[in-house]
Amino acid sequence: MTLKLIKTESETPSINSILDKLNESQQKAVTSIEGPVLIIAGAGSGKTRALTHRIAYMIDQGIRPENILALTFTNKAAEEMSLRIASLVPQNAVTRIWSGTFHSIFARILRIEAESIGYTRSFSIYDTDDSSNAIKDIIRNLGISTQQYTPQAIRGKISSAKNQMLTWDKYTDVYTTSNDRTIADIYKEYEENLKRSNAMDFDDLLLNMIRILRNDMATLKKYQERFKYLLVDEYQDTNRPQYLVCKMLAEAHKNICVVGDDAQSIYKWRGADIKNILDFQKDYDNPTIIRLEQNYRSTKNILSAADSVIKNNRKQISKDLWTDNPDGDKIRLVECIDEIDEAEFIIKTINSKISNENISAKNFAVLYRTNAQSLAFENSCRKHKTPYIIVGGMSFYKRKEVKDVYSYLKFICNPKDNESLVRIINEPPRGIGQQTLSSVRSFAKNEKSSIYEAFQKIDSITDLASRGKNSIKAFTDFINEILVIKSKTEPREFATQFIEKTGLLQMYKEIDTEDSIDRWNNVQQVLSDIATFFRMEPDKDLEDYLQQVTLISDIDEKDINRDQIKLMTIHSAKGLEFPVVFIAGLEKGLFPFARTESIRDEEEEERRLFYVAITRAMENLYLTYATRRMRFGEYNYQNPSKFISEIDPKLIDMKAKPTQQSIVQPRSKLHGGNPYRPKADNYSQVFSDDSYSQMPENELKLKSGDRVKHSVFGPGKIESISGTPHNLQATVYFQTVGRKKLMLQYAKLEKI
DNA sequence: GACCTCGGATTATCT
DNA sequence: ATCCGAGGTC
Repeated sequence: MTLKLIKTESETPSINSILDKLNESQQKAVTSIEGPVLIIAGAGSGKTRALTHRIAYMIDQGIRPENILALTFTNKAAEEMSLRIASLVPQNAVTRIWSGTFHSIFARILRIEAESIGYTRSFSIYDTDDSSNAIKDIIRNLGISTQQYTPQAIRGKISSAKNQMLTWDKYTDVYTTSNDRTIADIYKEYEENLKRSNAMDFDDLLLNMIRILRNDMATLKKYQERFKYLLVDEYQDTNRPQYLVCKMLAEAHKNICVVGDDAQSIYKWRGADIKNILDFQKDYDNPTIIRLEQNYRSTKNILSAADSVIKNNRKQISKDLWTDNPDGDKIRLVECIDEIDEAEFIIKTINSKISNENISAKNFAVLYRTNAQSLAFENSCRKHKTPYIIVGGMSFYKRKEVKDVYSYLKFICNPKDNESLVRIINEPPRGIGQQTLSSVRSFAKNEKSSIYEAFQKIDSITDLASRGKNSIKAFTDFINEILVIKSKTEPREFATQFIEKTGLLQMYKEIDTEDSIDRWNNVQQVLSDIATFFRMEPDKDLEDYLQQVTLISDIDEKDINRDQIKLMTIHSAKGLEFPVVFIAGLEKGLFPFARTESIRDEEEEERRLFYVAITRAMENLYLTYATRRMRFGEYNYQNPSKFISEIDPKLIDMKAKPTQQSIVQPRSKLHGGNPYRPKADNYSQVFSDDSYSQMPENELKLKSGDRVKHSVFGPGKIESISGTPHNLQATVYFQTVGRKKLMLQYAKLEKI
């Protein structure tokens, strides 16, 4: 090893200069190629840099690119990685490296190996919606009311069972109520349903990968030999199936390098097990352990703030993250009236920095806890003509017409795909409605076949009106015609022709409302997206394209480097950095997210999430919260997040917003018992629909958490306050009568 | 079967 | 506020 290193350094100046730019630990991370390696990498410690340089170094050492498998967790991380590898390694090598998310790499392998587990290589991947729809149908067929069991909730339970590798027949061993027995039944049906549809859901991509590797030794050996060198990013976020695949693949050569930071583990809810990183030393003999503790990203103030927050977690590996960077500005904490005011403040602040301080838009990121929060920012950006991009939001793909186009394509690739078929069969209307479809469905279920297979035997379905039969025959004729075209047309050309023939575009054109013009445009956009894909990847087929679309959620991904501000959830922001970061919505109930407060482990995960958010910032960090926020069409009044108070007060600068004259709240008031009383400011007068300043003062003297007394119900505790400013309601928990929702105007609650 | 209206439930986070 | 399903009418 050492000899090799010296030789390389003298011969290839490029590697030499690359190593020169790295600190000692990073160099060690780059050059420790053989055997198990554990890299504990603090936030901003140049982890991606070390990983990518490591790959460049490996290739320089003569390791063949196709023997390298680099796995990441999210698409964002995968993309960042590929981009940076590309700048270090010759192009012909880059494309030979296997690098991507667990799901996309596994899907790629599964296409090759599909037949050995009873799938065809054209299997569909069901996204969350497809799964929920399939489950909804199952629930209906089992005659269970959808009230008690929402499809989405069940999908979640089944998914987490799968993440724990709990099969349907073992489900009731762990979960034992009668509800759970019903869930197990649905789970079973769901699995059969997927099988019949030649489809896998997201979790199956991981589980089936395990099946393939366990299936026979030859296959396992094949992939062990192909992937002689494994790199796993964000190892703290791997769940059980992901962990097992890594273990199996690394078994032969033990060349596995994992990188992680326990403080940034934020996917426990998806089955991630922090033990995987903590137990690495048990799993692999005598690993090289490297700690990256110098932070290159953030100012001292930002790093200290992050540190003061994460200190409140009990469970963690102790780490000494330090930086040579300057102190920098204090952290700005800003109170806003509502989500509109918050968005206006943030976007206006960004705009003024863009024009006055000459910082370009791409340097700004607005981070939030939930996707729903993006709307207000989007509106403000549009209003002020600020270029923006919502990263990772599914908005485009969730549109009906877009999903329909993909369903058409998915169906034609995999005619067994029931969910796609159901979506498109009557879109545009073909006279095949619920009635017709449900008799075919039950026929198909009896035959243990897919719906489309049942279409082939349409004449044997007795309880079907001839009108329905004729419509179905017309549809199968249409599909057969399309299948012929597919076999002799290039994918790109085929997609365009096919969608043209479906009549979707025609339908939108004929309707000719503003809405349908949008839809028409969106379909066109999908078609041009397809064209772009095949221009870039001429050797791939439609299945490859659809797989990519299903596993990547953002069509604007390619625009990520444009000069525009970034709006995203904190989960999406993981692994990224920005000069100026805004963390919005720091309110109780929102962040930390409701429900999690009472559960210590979950609260710790929320805190790690806040830690991740803070450490995205390089130079400036803004924290904002709103005193009321629209939810379910009603305002909710909340106190600031407890996380704010965990930041060392010395690091915080709480000022009024630029146009506000009078609010400078001392920190002590933030979490004290004083009722908070906001004042009107220019933002609210201009942008809020109802003027907050006119709110009768006395109604806000109460807030959630207060103990109150009611003339009839006696003492109680306010759980939440909601409603419109002129019609406020409090949800109060009384010892005598339990939970009551009262109108403050009339209830005459007395504070005690 | 298509279209309408009404009522209820719904909101984490990613693949 | 908005999306979805149920139930009614044409």
